[in-house]
Amino acid sequence: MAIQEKSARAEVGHPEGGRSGPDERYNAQIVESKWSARWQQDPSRYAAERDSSKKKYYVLEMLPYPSGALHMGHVRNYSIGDALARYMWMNGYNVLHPMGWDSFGLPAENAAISNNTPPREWTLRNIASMKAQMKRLGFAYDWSREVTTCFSEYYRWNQWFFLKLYERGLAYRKKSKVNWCPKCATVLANEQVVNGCCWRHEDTPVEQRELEQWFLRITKYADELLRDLDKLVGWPEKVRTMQRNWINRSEGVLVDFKLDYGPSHHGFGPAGSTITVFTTRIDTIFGATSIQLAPEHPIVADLAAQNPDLRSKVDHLIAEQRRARESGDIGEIEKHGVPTGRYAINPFNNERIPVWVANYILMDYGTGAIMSVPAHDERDYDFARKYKLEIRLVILPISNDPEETMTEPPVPFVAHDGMVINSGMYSGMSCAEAVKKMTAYAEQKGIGRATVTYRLKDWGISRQRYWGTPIPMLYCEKDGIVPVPEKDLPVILPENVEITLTGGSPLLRVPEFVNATCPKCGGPARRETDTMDTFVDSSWYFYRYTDAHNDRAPFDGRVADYWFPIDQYIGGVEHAILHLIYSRFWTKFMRDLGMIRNDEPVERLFTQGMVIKDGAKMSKSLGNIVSPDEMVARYGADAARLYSLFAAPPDRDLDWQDSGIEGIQRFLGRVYRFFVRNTQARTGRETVAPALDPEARAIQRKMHQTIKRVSDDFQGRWHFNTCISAIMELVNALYGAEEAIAKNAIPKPFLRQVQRNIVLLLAPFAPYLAHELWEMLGESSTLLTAPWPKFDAELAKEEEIEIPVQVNGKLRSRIVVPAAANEEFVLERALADEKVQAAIAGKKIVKRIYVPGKMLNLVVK
RNA sequence: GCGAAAGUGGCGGAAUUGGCAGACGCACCAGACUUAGGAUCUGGCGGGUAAAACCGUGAGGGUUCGAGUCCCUCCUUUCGCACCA
Repeated sequence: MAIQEKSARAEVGHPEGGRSGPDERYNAQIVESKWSARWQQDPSRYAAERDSSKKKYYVLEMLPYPSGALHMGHVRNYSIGDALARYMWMNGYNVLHPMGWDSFGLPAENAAISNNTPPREWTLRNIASMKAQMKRLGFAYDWSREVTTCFSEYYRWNQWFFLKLYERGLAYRKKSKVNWCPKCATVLANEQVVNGCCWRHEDTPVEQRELEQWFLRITKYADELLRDLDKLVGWPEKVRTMQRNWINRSEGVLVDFKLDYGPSHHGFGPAGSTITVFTTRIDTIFGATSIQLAPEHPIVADLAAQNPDLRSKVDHLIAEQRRARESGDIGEIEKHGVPTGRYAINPFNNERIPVWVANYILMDYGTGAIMSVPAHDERDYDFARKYKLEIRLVILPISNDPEETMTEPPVPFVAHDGMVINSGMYSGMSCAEAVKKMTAYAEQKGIGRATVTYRLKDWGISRQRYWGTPIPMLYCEKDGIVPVPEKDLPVILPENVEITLTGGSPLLRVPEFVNATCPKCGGPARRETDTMDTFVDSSWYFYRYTDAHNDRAPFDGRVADYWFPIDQYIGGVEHAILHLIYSRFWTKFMRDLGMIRNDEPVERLFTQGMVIKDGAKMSKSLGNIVSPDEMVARYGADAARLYSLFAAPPDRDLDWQDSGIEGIQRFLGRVYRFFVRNTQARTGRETVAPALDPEARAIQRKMHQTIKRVSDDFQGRWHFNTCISAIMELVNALYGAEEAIAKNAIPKPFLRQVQRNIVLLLAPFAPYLAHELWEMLGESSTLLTAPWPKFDAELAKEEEIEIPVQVNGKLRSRIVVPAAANEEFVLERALADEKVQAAIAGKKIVKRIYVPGKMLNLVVK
C-alpha cells in the first residue's frame, strides 16, 4: 500500500516546490514510455548488418528459461551485456546482440499439471510477458533473430544433429545405471547431479536405475576439451579449473591379476577369471598387498552368488555407498570392507594376495578395482591399518644427502619423485623410469596396457519427459534400431498430451505418435518416446542466431564463420560445467562435420555475480525477491539498470538495497534538472574557445578524465560501478559550477560540448534518459551509433598537483605545486612548509624519496 | 582434506603499478527554500581530541623510506573439488 501511494505521488509530481519547479522534475515513467513507444516503431533498430565492412562484435547473454518473469539476476546479466553492446555500437562495430528462449523443460510440464495449461501455451505466454519486460527495460536486442527452442523450426535441427551423431557412432544406446530424479520423474546427466541430489531439486537425492538410454560420446573429445582449455585465456580461471576437474584426465596402466582360488575351487563365474585394476602408480606394484574391489564389481557378484554371508555384507557396503552419495559426503565415510577369502596373483612377482571388497572403491571410475599399496597411498594405508594388512615400503625419497635417502620415510609416502626398492629388477630406478619400464613389460607380456582414464562420462541425453525434442529413432521388430530418415524430419512433438509424473514418458500414451512405419522394411515400428535433455538445445543455439530463419540447414557455415567465435559471452557461473562444456563439445563436433571452422565457441566469457538480498540469494521461499516490474514502476528502467551496475563490480555478488536505487533515481533526476536549467537552443556556429577561464578549465579537465575512466573500464576491468561514480563526479562538478554558468564564466558552446559528452557516456547505461537529453540538446543523429567520445590526455592533465609530504613515512603536510615541477622545486616548497619544518626541526635529513607527481618522503635522524 | 576468491566506516563499495585509506552512493546530522517535506539545494559525516597529538583496512609477525596492496603464520566467510586409484 505504502508503495503505491508513493509511486502515485511521484508520478503526479508536486505542484509547487523550492528550487526545482514542476517542469524540472524528471518523470521516468513518462519519458521512458515515450521512448519505448518510439523504439517499438522501428524493429530493425538493433539489427546486425549483413555484408558489413565494419568489424564484427558478437555479444551474447545466456538465453533465459521462460519461467514467467524476469528476476533481478536477469536484469543484471542483460544490463551488463546491453551496456557493452551499446558501447560497441558507438565504437563503430557491426554488433550482433540477439536474444532467445530456452523453452523446453520440466517446469512447463509441472505448470500443465498444476494449472491444467498445455506446456506450449504456458511457455508462449511466459515468453510474451518476458519479452515485454525486456523491451520495457530497453534492452537492445535484434528480435528478428529470436530463437525459441521449442519450435519445430529449431528442434528439427536438434534431430538432424542427432542423426549425424548417430551416423558417426557418436550417439549410441546402452543399458546402464543412470541417475534418476524422482521429482522430475526422469533421468539426469552426471553433470546435473549436484552433491548427490538433483540440480533442480537440491533436497532430492538422486536414485540409481538400470535403463536403456541414448548417450552422446562426449568422451571422444575429452582430450581436446581439456587441452583447449589452455587456449581459453579470455575465460575466468575458475571456470577453466572447474572444467579441468570435471574432465579429470589421469594416465595410468591397466594390469590383469589372475584369480587364484586354490585347488578346492570349481570354475569361475560369468565375470571371468581376471581382475583388471587401474593404477597411476604401477611403480609401486611390488608394494601391493591386496586387491580391493568396488562392492558392485561383477567379480564380487560371482563370489557372492555362492556365499550368502558375503552377499549380505556386500549389500551392506552398497547401501552405505548409496547413502553417502545421497548425503553428498562421499569421502567422509569411514573406510571398511570385507575379505572375500579368495586370492589373486600379482603378475609382477607372482605373489598371491587377498581379494577384498571395500566401500571406498567406486564402480564408475577406472575399472572398479584397484591394487592396494598401503605404504604409498593414504586411503590404502588407512584401510590396511584397520584390517592389519601388510604395509610394504617400495619407494624411498631421493635426497642430495646420501644418508637421508636411505632413511625410511613415514608412511604413507606418496611422493612421485622417489626411488624404487624391494622391486626385483626395478630396484634402484626412479619412479618415472620404473613406470616406463614396468608398463613396457606389462604390454610385452600381455598382462597390461597403458591407458587414460577420465572422470568425464558420456552424456546421457534421454529424458522420460514430454516437453522436449523427440529423439528421431524407431524400433522395428525386424530391423531393430532404425533412424528416422532426414527427409522425414522434423518428428513433431504432438500436442494435447496428458501429462503426469508417473508411468514413464507421457509420449508412451500417445498411440498416433508411438506407432510408426519402419522406413527400411515398411513394417510396423515403435517410435522412441524419450525426449532430449534440454541442454542439447542450448549447445548450439548461438549459431542459429547468425542465420535464424534457415530452413535447409541449422545455419549457413559461411555466415557463422563471420560471427564466430562469440566475442563476449555473459552469464552465471552455475553453467560452468553444464552448458559450457556441452556447447564446447558441440562446436568441436560441428567443426568435424565441416560446418564451421572455429574450435571453440566463445572467445571471452564473463561470469557475473549473484543478486543477494539481506545476505541470501533471492528466492521465493525466503521471500526476499525484488521484482524488476516493481522497480521499473517505482524508479524506471534506467534506474533499475543503472543500480544493478552501480551497486557492485559485475563479477561480484550484488547486495540489493532499495535505498540504493533511490540514490540512483536521484542522480538521474539531478542530471535531468541540470539539462533543463542549462540547455539552450543551438546557435549557428559552435566552436569552443581555445582558452578557458579556470572554472571552465576545471570542468574540461574533469570531463576528459571521466571519458578516460569510462573508456578504460570498458576496455579492461568492467568495473561499471566506478564508471558511474566518475560520471556522478562530473555532474557534481557541474552543479558546483552553476554560479559560474549563471554569470557566463563558462562559454555556452563549451558547456554544450560537456553536456553532449555526458549524454554519450550515459548512453550505454541509461538509454532512456540519454535519448531524452540528446533530443533536448537538439541532436538529430542516432544516439545508438553516435561516436563514443575521445579524451585528450593533455586536457585531462592537472595543472597543479597536491604533493603529500611525509617525514619518516608519516604524512605531515601537503603542498601544491605546478604539475611540471621538478624535485628541487618540490623539496624547496616542502622545506618552506611550516608543518614540515616543525616535523624535521633539529634533525638531519639523511635520505629523501621523491616519486614524481606522487609524494615526497624525507627521512630524518 | 585439497584448491580458489574474499575480509576496508553504520551499509554498498573506491584506492588498476607498494606512494594522501575511505572516491561515489546509501543512511544519518545540520542549514537553506518552505504552510509542509518523503521534493530540491548547501554543508558535515572512520575512531579520538576543545583543537591537536595519536589510533585505524580480520589477527599476529616480517620486508620497505613507505604496506589495504608484497612475504610468512593464523582466523573467518563464500565458492569449487572431494574416497578419481
